[in-house]
Amino acid sequence: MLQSRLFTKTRKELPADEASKNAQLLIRAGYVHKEMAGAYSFLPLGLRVLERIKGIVREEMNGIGGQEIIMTALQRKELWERTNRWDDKQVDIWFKSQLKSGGDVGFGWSHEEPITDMMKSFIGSYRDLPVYVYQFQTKLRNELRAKSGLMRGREFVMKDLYSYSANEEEHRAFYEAVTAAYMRVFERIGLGDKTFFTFASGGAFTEFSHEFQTLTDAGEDVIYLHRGKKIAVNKEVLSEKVLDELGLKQSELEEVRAAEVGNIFSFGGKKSEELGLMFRDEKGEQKPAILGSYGIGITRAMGVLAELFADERGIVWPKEVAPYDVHLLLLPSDDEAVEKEASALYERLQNEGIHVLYDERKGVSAGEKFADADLIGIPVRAVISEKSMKAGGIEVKGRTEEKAVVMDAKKLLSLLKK
RNA sequence: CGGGGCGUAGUAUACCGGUAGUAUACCUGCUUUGGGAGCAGGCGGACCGAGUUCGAUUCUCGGCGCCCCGACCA
Repeated sequence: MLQSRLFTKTRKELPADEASKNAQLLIRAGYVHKEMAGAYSFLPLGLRVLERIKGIVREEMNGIGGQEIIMTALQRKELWERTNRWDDKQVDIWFKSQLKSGGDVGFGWSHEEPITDMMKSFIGSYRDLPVYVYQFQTKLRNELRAKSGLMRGREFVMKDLYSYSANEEEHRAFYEAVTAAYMRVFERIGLGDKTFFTFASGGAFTEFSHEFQTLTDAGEDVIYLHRGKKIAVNKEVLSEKVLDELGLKQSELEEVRAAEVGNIFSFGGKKSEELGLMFRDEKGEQKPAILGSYGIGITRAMGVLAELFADERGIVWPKEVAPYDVHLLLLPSDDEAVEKEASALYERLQNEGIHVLYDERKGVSAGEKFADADLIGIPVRAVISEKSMKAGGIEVKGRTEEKAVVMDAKKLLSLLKK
């Protein structure tokens, strides 16, 4: 991508209407645009990060047998009435509207009800089970108070996966497979070290649930962490009974703030019964499918990444989610050979399948290009200038490194392909 | 929803009961060119409504919006 064609601009000033670090950085660097409180548009750079996170999640979901779909955002009142979740007294974050032709519609804040209803069209026998379906969806939640930038929005992207199993064993096996896949996801996007499997409340509709909590002061949860065992207990459910069951001692636990980046629930057969998702087992008996529901907050994960991976100069994206592999900077020069060299390298890297943001902007000082590169936070910076050419190559520097190393294109390529 | 703070140019800010200054961004020209360059010129602004007042961007009330703390977070 030629940076001169990138319509977004970086900003020096902090936005006055944002206090959270993630929103400040992402706005200053041109990743997102705030539309209103709790609603952010994703700009070209931001979209690339989002798509990379989604790509990793997609691979892991497909890897455990998930099939991707997209449900509608519009939802029928009737389905949610059947499970007693339409009433604002039960669920207070509904966005609702009326059809011109009459009747109410809801905007999806979750999709258990419609997807379970839909699956009735496809599940009738134990032979049809298990089924694992997932989607990346924009969820709409009428939060009383949106806050912390991308961390708690009224509109956000979530990956939600639903499992339909014939019996508890089958369900439990998949639940564990999801747990492992989720840890791989967080590992791959760079949050592995700081993300912990956490015991939590299932709320009003499920008995138990687990969360994936990433340690950050920007999070809104307090968890009690056992670092040795790499597990935690959400403050919500902390009790002697729970600790006993988990074999944990209060004295070994650390109280820390964390952000919930993922959660997994077991609904049992209750929701299937309420919505009529029944199947015949081997003996011809009618049974409700066992439902599991598994979420990853895609946009929230992006916010957490910006919170965690940044320094005083800007963002420091983990390699796997960075919008580009390398930021190529052409510094100002009167010598045409310098630009030729840089453009040739740009072509060459692209031909090798490397994703390059090429800052070939004219009339932009070296200092400004450096500052922009630091703010945008692409992991590797490659500089071509009169000076680098005299030194015999390209000045290459990792985002967090202080000093650049001069190397030739071949070496740069092998470094980027690692 | 309770409490607190704040709405001035694209952005960030200042002052003021007598129509607003600065920085940055943007446009023009010249000079610069390795860590957000310099000079000169230019464009551009008081959230909405009501009230008080000779006069309101400024004071009062209401609305709307944004941020923070708390509550909530299936």
